[in-house]
Amino acid sequence: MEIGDNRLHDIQEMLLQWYLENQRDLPWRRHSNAYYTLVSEIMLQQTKVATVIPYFERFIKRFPTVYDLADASDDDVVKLWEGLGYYSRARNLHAAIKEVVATYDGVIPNEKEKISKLKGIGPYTTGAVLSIAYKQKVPAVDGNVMRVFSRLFDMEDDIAKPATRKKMEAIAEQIIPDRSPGDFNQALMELGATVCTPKSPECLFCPIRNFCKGYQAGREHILPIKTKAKAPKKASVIMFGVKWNNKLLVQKRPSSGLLANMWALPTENRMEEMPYISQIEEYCEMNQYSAKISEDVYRFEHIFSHRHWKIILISMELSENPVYLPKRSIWVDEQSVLEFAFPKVYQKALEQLGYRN
DNA sequence: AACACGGGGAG
DNA sequence: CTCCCAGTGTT
Repeated sequence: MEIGDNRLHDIQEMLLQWYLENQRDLPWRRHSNAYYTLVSEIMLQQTKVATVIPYFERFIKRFPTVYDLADASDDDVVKLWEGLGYYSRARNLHAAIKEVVATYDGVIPNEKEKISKLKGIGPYTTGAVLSIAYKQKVPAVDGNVMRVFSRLFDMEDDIAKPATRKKMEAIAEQIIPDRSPGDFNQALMELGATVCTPKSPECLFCPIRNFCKGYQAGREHILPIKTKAKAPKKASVIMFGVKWNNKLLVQKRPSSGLLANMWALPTENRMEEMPYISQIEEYCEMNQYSAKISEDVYRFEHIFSHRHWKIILISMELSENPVYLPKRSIWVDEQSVLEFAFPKVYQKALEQLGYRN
C-alpha cells in the first residue's frame, strides 16, 4: 500500500480535526489515566460503547485504582462483570492488574514487550494503551479500523482472516502521525463506529470521503469483505429450579468453559441416551433431594454467538432442608438471580418457576 | 489456522 | 425473527 505524501498528510489532518470536533464525551476520556484506558479498552472488546458506559462507571467507583482492584476478591470482580459477557476478560484483567502491582510498582508498563505479556492484553489493547495513555506511535487495529481501511483503500482482503490484521497493522504504521498518535487511533475507531458503519455508512458526513477509493468506486456498501461465521453448535441442557423456604438454589459454574465462575441455576448437559425424566430423577438421588417435581417442564432456547442451547427447565420444591448442599451452591432470593449473567434466560425461567417479576 | 468465548442492537 | 458486530487465549 502506497500513499502519496500530500494525500497522507491531508488524511491525517482531516481525521484529527474531525475527531477534535466530533469525539463523543465518554467517562474514560475525561481523565488521562492509563488504568482507565486499560479497563475501558478491555470492556470495549466485542462490546458497544453504550453497553460499556454503566459497567465502566460502576467498576471504577468500586475499584478506583490499580491497588483497589489488585486487593479485590475474584468474586467481587466477576460480580461487576455480570451481564457484560466474555467473562475471561474480567479474570484476565484482574490477573493483569495484580501483576502490575506486584511487578511494576502499580504503574501499567509503557513498553510493548512488558504490557503485551500481561493477561488479556493482545496486539490491539497493547496499541490502544500505548498510543492513548502513553502517546506512543503504535497501531491499534480493531474491527472499526479494518473496516475503514478496507473502504479507504478499496481492499478485498477477508477481514475475518488473522493474516489480514497483520496487513492492516502494517498500513497503520505508515499512516499514524508523529503528533497525537493516540487521538489519531481513536479518530479511526470513532469514524468506524459513528460514520463508516458496517451497514449504510454515512459517506456524506465523512471527513475523508474525498480520499476514499471504495467510495469513489461506489463499493463502500460491499466492503469490507468478511466470510460468515459458522452457525452455533447445538446442545441440550436441563436447568434445575430447586426451591425451598422461598429461596432458590444457585451454583457457581466451573472455573473454565462457558460462563466460567458465574453464578447460575444448576444446569447439566442432557444425556441423550436416557429420557430426561430419568436424568432428573438421577440428579435428585445424587443430591439426596426429597422433592415434589412439577409434572410439566418448560422448554425454551437461548442462542449464544457460538452455541445454541435447548433448555428444559424443571421445577422442584424440596420438602425438607437438604442435609448438605451440592458444591459451590447457596440459597438466594429470586430477585438476585436477575442480576446474574444471561438475565434474559433467568427472566423467562423465573416466570416459569412461579415468581412474579 | 481453527476454535472457544457473550450479549446487544438494527432492520 | 435474521443478520451483524469481533479481541484474546487455547489447541
